[in-house]
Amino acid sequence: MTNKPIDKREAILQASLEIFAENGFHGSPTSQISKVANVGTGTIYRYFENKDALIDALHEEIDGRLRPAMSEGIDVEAPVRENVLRILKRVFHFFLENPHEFRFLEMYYNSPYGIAKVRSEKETCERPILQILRKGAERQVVKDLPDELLFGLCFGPMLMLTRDHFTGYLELTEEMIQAVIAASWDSLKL
Amino acid sequence: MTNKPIDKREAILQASLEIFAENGFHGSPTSQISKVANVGTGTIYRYFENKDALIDALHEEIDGRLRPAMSEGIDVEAPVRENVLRILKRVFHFFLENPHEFRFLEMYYNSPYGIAKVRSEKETCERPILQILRKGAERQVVKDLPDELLFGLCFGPMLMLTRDHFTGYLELTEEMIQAVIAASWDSLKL
DNA sequence: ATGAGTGGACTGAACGCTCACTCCGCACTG
DNA sequence: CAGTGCGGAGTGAGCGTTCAGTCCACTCAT
Repeated sequence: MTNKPIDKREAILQASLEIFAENGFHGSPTSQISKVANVGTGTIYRYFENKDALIDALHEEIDGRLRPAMSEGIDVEAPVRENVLRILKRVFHFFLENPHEFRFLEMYYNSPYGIAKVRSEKETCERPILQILRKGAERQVVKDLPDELLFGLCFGPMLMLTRDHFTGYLELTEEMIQAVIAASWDSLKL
Repeated sequence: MTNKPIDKREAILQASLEIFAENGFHGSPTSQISKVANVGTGTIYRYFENKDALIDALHEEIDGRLRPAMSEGIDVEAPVRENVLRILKRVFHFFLENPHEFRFLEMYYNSPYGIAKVRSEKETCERPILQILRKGAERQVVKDLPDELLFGLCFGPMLMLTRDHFTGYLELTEEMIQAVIAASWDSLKL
């Protein structure tokens, strides 16, 4: 409840994100969500079929904000290395500036909801980062490995360190972020 | 319930691991655990103060098996690179051969239980991998970065890809594992 | 301009259900 | 037959979900 939400649906999504990120799906009763959103408990069910649908809608909404944040600023003509570094930096900062979104996505993809989602979709393949990496492999700048491996090498360290950052295990500085990005590129390049 | 457990405590731990890994902490009622363990519901509370204590004990038990599996076979005199590759390979295989343990640990460290644990302990610092990496940094073989970053670079891709493997997003082969380990080393080395 | 009438968005107490946990009688051992 | 370890029906707290009732913006007859 940081600023006045325009409509109730928005208020519910905003409150949910906050509470889910801090207490997990099962630690966030609808009663609490409705209280934070300043609506009646029943109102949640006017906008979402049930709690699961609310969670899915929230995922959809966050994903819709993350995707453009990633791809924005890519230059198709620029060298592969430059594009990879740029995307990594963008995603890193998106998550560091949006802790709730990060925690939510982590929880989502670790729960039955997200696992089912990933299994059914597989549409992750069209993510721009993979097109860039594939181009790098063709040009013999990047290791010629399966898409999924390149993806893991690229984002694995970032995701792990971002999590550690939010759990308080370490405190990331701009310098450290740069070092991680550079090192991740070292693991990708031929 | 694969083989006859010696005592009830063991049976409960074994059943818990199986059910937690497959259904998550909240999807695993004590009634189901007791059924799989072939004990009464009340018996669980003879061995563990409550469900949280059971989860913590299970974590303790798994951690106790993972640690030696990691450090076993390290040669203090061997080159840094060789030791790092060896540890990575060991951990990779430990998780691939113990899916339940992997899923459990992932869930544990993503839940309030594990986060509190990590925050309070910090004893991860004495893990052998870090001593090896530190030695590598001194000898100018490995990048001179904070321990936590080296740790993230080393294990981030492995953890992410292992998860993807178990969720069915990809199927890891021995060849792919080797490639990931080699690439991870590239990100660590100077 | 006014006020009675109306529809539907909203509310939150109540419902039914699930779950962690308890407790007392039972069975087995020595 | 005493004592110890165990079982599982029972308990109550807390959850997601519902629905009867409230409220208010708007219409329209007067």
